[in-house]
Amino acid sequence: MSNLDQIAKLAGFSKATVSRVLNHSPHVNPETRDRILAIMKELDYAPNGNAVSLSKGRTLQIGMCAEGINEVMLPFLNSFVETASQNGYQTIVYTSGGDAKKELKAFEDLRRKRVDALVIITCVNDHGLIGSYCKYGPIVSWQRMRLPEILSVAMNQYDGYKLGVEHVIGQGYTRIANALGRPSSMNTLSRLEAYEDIMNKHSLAVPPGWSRTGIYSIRDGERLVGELLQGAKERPDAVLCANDLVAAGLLNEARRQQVKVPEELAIVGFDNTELAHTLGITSIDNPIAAQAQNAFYLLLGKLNHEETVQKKLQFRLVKRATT
Amino acid sequence: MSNLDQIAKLAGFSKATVSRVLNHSPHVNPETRDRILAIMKELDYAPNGNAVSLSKGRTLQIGMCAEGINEVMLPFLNSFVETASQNGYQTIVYTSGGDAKKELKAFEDLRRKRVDALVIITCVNDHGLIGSYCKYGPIVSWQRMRLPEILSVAMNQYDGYKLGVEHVIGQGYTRIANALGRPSSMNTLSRLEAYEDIMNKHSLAVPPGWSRTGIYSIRDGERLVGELLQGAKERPDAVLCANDLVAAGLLNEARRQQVKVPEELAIVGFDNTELAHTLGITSIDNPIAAQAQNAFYLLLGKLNHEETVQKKLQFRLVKRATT
DNA sequence: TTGAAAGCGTTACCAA
DNA sequence: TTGGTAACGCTTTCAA
Repeated sequence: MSNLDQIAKLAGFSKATVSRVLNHSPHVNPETRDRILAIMKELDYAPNGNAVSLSKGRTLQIGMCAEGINEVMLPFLNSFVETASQNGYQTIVYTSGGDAKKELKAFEDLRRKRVDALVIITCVNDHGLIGSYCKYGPIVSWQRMRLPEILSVAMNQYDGYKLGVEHVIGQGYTRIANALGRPSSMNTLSRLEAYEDIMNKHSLAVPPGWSRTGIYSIRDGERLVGELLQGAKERPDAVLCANDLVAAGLLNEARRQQVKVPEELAIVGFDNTELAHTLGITSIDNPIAAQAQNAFYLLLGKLNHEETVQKKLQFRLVKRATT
Repeated sequence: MSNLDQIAKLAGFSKATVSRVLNHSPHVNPETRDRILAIMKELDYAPNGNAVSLSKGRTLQIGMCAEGINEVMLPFLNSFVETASQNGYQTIVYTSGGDAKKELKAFEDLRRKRVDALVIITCVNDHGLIGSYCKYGPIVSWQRMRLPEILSVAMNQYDGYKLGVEHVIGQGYTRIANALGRPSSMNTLSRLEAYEDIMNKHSLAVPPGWSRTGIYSIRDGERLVGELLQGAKERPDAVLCANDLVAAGLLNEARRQQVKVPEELAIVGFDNTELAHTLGITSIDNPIAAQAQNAFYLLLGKLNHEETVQKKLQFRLVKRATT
């Protein structure tokens, strides 16, 4: 492997000049440039990325922290990676599997300057601890955080959930249950708040057993059918789901058990993923890819000490066959 | 931010000794170590990752190259990231959106020593060009390549597809069509070969119009229904799909058009993803997560100049409601 | 337009 | 067990 020194010697110029060529400095004689470029090509030269990063003090790498990547996050990941790449940044994926210690690797890598910034999709560590890493570099989050230092690009779920609750009520359903995600996450709290507000507004009952939390996956959705529809008497006639995966599981298992959807049970998903489209599930459209872009540009702005204008985004309900 | 020099000065030792503490060298006096560790803690010291990488000549980063991440690749990505992380490696995701120039970024980063190795999920560049990057570091591929230098951890699709064809024939279907992926990929060729071999063995007809290629997504699958079932007379009674997404689209649209599955049309997916399970699609189980592990350990072996033992893997057909 | 030299923050070899 | 010092490969002043 050749390096700057060799190129410089062979070309008969100094390392400084070679470096200028590399960085497209205008203060280089065109002939000099050509000569140096020719020698670079001849020696199959490529600048060492680590040396550049060390010298410049920036890696052009951004870490992405998540428990694990699932279908719901996929548009976020793809959109973020794509946007970052367009701006010269690479994305490093850190998954923790829910292990707090492993998750800290991402934050430690920010501290060690392996990455210039961090985007959190989900995180399991204490928010206070996470916040203490803000001094090492910009951090933004998709998951909403309880920290003023860490901005979230997620939208206030209150508005989205409200759309869902009002929709099923408008369709004539009255016994509305919730399949929610992480028990004490802000998303869950906002959704619950929206639910209770709208239900109260319509003077509808809010039985405590009808708001389940900790429900994330297709399997969870499947299991839910048994749990929710147990009591033959007072059972819900509509379920709002944490995401489309849950809705898909619920729909599938309900059909298996001969529960008619949407006649006996309405199902509303969240995020409006491809899955919802395929299965014909009514879902609340969550502009995830756009949120990922917002996340990247927020980070880029902080890295470059510029103001960032966030794209304004909106929820939208897409009615399909399950309501 | 503090650095080695400051720690050394404050502790009253040399940089060399501080470095030894950092790297858990046994040749350090316990008292010295404690003193140095205490000062590190006090100054909130963390070694600079770039400096370490530059000095060691290794980044402990592996690049992952793909057009874009979809549901089918998800288990591969998650498993690879997880396995890499367990071994101290980070994963950088490079997506190209099918743009050959952008895809080269991943390979250029191998050349620039930003990553120590590369795993290809899919790649669109000419295989010859890709092969020329092998001299810069280990490369393995999921997608099978036409290059002896780049090993593939994918399994020979012949065996898997054969399972599918034999299964539908065993179920009594005789007019069997294919929805295949990338036209000239080795996967597609192997599958076609298996298809033709088994069909011939059973003396079944192989109409040319029944082997479509370039079919990848849910939408593609949906579109396929119209195309395949057009001719009211000689239409297929079974379709083997490129993956579960296609199968899902096909199933969904078939039902919409009142085509009875599996009575009038059998559908077989590929990969046996969660989606196949949810929708009850018969699918060929492809141990993707295990292939990702094989990929990582293959790379690790090459990086450490050790022999690697690959896990032996097998396809398996999972019968569900679509056949 | 060019060059010399001092960083950037480690590691690793050779002595002591 | 410790220290001195030369790598690692590039960028960035400051002068010329």
